[in-house]
Amino acid sequence: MSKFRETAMKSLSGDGHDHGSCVADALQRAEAICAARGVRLTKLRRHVLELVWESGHAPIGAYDLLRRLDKEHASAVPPTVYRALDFLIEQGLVHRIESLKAFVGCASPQEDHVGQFLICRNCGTAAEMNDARIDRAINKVAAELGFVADGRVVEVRGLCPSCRSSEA
Amino acid sequence: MSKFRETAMKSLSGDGHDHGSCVADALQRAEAICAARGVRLTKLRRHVLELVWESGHAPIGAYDLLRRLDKEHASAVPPTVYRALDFLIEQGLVHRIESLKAFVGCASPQEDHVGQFLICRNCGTAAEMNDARIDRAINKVAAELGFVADGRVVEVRGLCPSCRSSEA
DNA sequence: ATCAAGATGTTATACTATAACAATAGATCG
DNA sequence: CGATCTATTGTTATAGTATAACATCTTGAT
Repeated sequence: MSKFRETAMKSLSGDGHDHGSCVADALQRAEAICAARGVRLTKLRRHVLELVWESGHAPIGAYDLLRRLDKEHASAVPPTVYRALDFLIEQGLVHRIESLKAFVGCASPQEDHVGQFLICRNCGTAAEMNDARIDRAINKVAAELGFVADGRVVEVRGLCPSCRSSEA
Repeated sequence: MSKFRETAMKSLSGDGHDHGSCVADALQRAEAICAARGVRLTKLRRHVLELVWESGHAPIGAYDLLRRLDKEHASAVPPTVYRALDFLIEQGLVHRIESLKAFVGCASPQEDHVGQFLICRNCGTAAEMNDARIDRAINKVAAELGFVADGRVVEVRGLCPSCRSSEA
């Protein structure tokens, strides 16, 4: 498996990883993190997180989540899903991909990280880089301009290894 | 003036630059670029570009542009401004700031660049970095993962020098 | 059991963006 | 010059994203 897929998956439906356990792992990690922090991963929030992960490793829109959610949750409306997403983002369990208006599960919610993504324009998979070199380069340039950075959006669009080979 | 402001302005209302001529310069450059390319910077497109620049160096939303536009353009509706913005973005004269859903004039429309921004969360000013070191760092990490990058969104939120000193 | 805080339900609406087709204006060629 | 073709703009309608505001319910603490 390519490093890209590994990075996207960190454990690993598409090209062969056991996405079921991938989802299960993410949920278990989330449980642990929320328990440790004394915040409540309620049934609803857990369900939304599960749906985010079940999208594969491709970001999913809030209204897509909503359509899937209300199959088992009749009262679901936009604020239902947005509130859950707000919580999940605040806890670092989910990231919003600005350039896609969509949400994706965080690959490493315990680590300090800033959300740097490689997004394949063919298959939609988003891999989280969180590479310190990129962060350092950004901080350096910002510092040269006297700017104090406290939030970053790094989203790179392109072709992932497997889509590249199947296209060529 | 700080390097940040200089970078934001490149010629140079807020802390002293002649924003009028800043706008005028941008429009003149745009005229020249469009003429050279054989594309039409129509009255409408030019007006939208002017409004973008008149926002200072802070990104402005499409509907804000619309409200300003229809003071002198009675028939303006959303598609009017979105189409003009599409053209301007395509020509590299305007960038969309994904994290703000807003648009800003490009500081250096002739140069090859990719749109890296420092955005002050206090005053809203966006400075375009376009620093090759950041780009190289991103390409390097992407390459290590076998990913071919063809589009980048780099938006850094924080405090610009002058807002930092007036806050502290 | 009561109470306070947090979480969810509910309704309505704001904001962002585009589809689809009609009308008009500019360029090009005979 | 006028026909014609294409790009641009006009117009109407609607899709898609996100939040405000207030009501109700659940949970956990005392």
